[in-house]
Amino acid sequence: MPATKPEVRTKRKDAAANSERLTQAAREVFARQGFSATLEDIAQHAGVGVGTVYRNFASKQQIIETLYEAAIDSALADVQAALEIEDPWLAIVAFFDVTATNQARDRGLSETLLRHDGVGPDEKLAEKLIAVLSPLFERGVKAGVLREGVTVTDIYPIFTMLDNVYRISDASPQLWRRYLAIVLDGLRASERPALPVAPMNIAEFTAAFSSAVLASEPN
Amino acid sequence: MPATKPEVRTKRKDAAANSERLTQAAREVFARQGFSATLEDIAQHAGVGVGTVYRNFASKQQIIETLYEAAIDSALADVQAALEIEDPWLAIVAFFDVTATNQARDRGLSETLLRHDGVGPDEKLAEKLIAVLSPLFERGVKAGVLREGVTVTDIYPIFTMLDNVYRISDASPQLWRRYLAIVLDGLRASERPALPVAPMNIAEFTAAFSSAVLASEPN
DNA sequence: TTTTAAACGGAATAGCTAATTCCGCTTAGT
DNA sequence: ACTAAGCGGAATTAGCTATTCCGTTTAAAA
Repeated sequence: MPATKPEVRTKRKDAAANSERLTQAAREVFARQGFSATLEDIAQHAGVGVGTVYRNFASKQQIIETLYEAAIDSALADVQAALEIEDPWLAIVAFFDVTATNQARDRGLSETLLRHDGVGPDEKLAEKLIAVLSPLFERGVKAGVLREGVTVTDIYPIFTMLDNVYRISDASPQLWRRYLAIVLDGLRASERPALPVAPMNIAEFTAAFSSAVLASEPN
Repeated sequence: MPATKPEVRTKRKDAAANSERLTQAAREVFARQGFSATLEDIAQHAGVGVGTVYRNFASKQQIIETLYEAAIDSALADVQAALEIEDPWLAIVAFFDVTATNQARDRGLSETLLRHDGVGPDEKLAEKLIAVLSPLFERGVKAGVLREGVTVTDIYPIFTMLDNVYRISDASPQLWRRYLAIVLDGLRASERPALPVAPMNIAEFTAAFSSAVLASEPN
């Protein structure tokens, strides 16, 4: 029995398909429910049993790491794009807009970046963000479009605030834009445009306040 | 043995003292840690065993209800006071300020009013708030101090946003004031005062972003 | 077709956290 | 001293979900 020709049995194609499905299912489920989602949820969404999850990933943690390392890179690329905008104010708006959009779309992403429970991203990323974004903010202040005193570090509290709004946007998926607009206006040095998106109506307010679970579309 | 003179053995005074302590401990612990705090935590804070907690309260849920029914009433009273301010803008500022202050001081209170998990306050309260606060907002818009389009229902998303900031205010307990100021400016129709409170410095940002657990004083 | 190991489903297990119960020991009050 | 109210805190429940296991199914090689 020569050890030379390894005779690698080709991977069964149903298995390959399941693997695909699972990755996609994980993406979708984490995006919608965040990391509190169960592996059972993911398996179900993929139409397989939990056992199959473990034939493709070592653990829940590993799925998350794999998925969100890529997601963070992708998000950073979007930020880079915004930074290339010339107009100081528009660049800032674009930065907040694209970042908030990504986080609103993917709850796993915002948990990855904003969790308050001691499992956040490492300091490398924090430093990188500071380095990349400082110029944006400093330029904004210098150009007189950003209010005096606003700094890069304001982004953490601001995105933290927005994070909570994505979650109550069941009724109106874009509701967060209204509050982002309000915050941006509070950061800006001058004029005042109209608010985008309508506020909640009384029924929506009551439902949200009373924590009624509103029906919500996949997106 | 006549059933007339009930001969009520007076409550042991150490027991009475413990009862006091427990209530106070529960107040403090829930205020600082929210409802995820353990009965063990509370017992410890009061310097007694868990058993004693159950000799004073039927369940954790009951402690919460008892405590926060009163807390809500108290908070509403503060709101009423703000509503009596004549200046339309100052009244609005006072409303947000006093409410945020209360919620920042007591995490249990903000959880009671803002939880996203289907256990929120009942609709009665929502309706009451709408009724009481609508005039405040309508007057603000009419007086030209509140931006066109702002309505009562905006309070829910706004306090929801602020809620997340209280939690990252370990470094600087008043940090949330900075973001409340930004939001208020975004709501206002005109001028722009300086921002209160300094933003995070780089170290604080990095620590917060990386979820490092910062040491924090009781208040 | 038959054969066989890769894959599978999903029940069972393992771990963890925290509420609630229990009971032998203490101690205030008589 | 006596005694029942009180107490501490270990033990018990319970809920929840990650992870493991194993008998069964099935793609694909023979």
